[in-house]
Amino acid sequence: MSARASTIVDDIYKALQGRILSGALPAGTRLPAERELATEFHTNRNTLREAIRRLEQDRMVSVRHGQGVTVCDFRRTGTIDLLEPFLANGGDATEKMSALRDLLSFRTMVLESAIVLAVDRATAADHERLHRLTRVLRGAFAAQDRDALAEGFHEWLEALVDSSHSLTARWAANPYLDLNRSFTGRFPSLWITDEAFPEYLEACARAVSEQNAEAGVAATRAYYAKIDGVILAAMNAALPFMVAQPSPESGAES
Amino acid sequence: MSARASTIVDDIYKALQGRILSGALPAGTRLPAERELATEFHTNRNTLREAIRRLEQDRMVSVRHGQGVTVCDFRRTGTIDLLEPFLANGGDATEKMSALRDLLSFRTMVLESAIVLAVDRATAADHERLHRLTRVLRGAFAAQDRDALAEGFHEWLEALVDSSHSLTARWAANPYLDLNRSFTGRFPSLWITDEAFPEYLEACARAVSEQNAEAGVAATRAYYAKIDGVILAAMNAALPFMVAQPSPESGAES
DNA sequence: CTTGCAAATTGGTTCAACCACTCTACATTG
DNA sequence: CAATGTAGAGTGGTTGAACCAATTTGCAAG
Repeated sequence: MSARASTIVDDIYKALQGRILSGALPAGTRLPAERELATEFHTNRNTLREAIRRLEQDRMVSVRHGQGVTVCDFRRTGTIDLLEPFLANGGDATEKMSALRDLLSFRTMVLESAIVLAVDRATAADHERLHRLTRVLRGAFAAQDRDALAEGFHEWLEALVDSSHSLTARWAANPYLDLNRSFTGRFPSLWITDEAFPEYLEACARAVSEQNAEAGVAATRAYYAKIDGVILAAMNAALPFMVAQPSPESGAES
Repeated sequence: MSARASTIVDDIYKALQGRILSGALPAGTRLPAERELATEFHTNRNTLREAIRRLEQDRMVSVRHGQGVTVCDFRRTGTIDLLEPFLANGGDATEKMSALRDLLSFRTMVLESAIVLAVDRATAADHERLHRLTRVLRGAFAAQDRDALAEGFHEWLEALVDSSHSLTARWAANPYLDLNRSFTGRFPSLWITDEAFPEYLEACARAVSEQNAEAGVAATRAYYAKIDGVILAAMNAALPFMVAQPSPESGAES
């Protein structure tokens, strides 16, 4: 279903992204000319350009006709999408943990907003879907089935966001849902560490059905206040292993 | 300073984006082959590919080797960055206004979060910067200088987000700051419609200095609760004029 | 009807050349 | 000598053609 073959563009993109996020290419640095970089990465200009344009769309570099490619200050210009690669490539562990801590609180806030909207707008079909997924997750939790929990929780979050019937909520939540999916893929055990998990899902689904926004927000806030400490501790231990392996074409041999 | 020359890639990107956002190319539609599209847009494959890859990075299309380019369901896969082009190209006015209404509440929430963090982490230099910008904006408000208000308010928001000393807050806020900048550029008069504006800035800067998170959040919530109605009314009137002019290479003549 | 292979279709990559924008250095001019 | 204009070098922007590789399609063999 997934398992996209990694392309040359992808490799170059990640290599350059890593150099920038790690600080090897600080803000303001001017990259070598496209022709030079293409040679360095053993490829041609068109392929290299695609990687550069991707960095440009991420606002990690700024490209100007006749003037070259300049590294941007990603700490100022980035978006949430940079968080995962930053955790993998960033330099200072303290900075990474701090970013992660704040991320968890933003994630909670976005979910709370989705709940508030869902309480008002969810349909009977949404209620049914949320409760069905909650039951499925209860079963997976009882069976300690990590894969089913990871996949099921993602579907549950999707259902919650869908219930808000809000384009904005969906679009605001997507970066956080992606991060959730990425993390559950790497550390599936995190989602069964706390016995409060099924209770939280139940309370949340019930709050939406009963149109009780305060209960849903309170349950969400309470659950994540409890679980985020566990997540941070696990991440603190896992961060050293999140380092992406360097691309084979790191251009060091010529 | 800005006024980037529009490139061919940019034109094609916007043309295809418009077709997708307007519903002319619904989700699941398969785009013509790259060679065909290049002909249609009177360009070559490499240039056209750059536009396609940009759409792919926006998750508006999905590209698979040997299989072609498929239009994604942007309502499900998009991010906040799509909101501005969606408002310009989207089909249903009701849906656009609804997205805009929710956007305003998410924007308020992100600002509240930034304030809460800033209250804990702002330095003396941050306090000074916020108060200085507040004074400048007071002057611009008194003079009814729309350009100075627009630019100054953006700087003020930047200062607030910087005061949070949080990578995550900065990255979470950036899409909303961009939207703010875009809208103030189009409708500068919106920011001087309410006399409460200078008071709000003052209250917010003071709350940060005095480490009174509740006061900052309350002021923000109150101000935007008051002003968002005005903004929505103005946008409702302006939406018909936000339609982007169609690209000259819309490929209708062959 | 099922299976397997070959052709057609499509995106992925490469190459070589030329166009257009920006900066720099130097010559010109006052 | 200072200001100015201009030519060149260096950079990204665009082009067209060719070939590689993944996928689908459809025909042929069993």
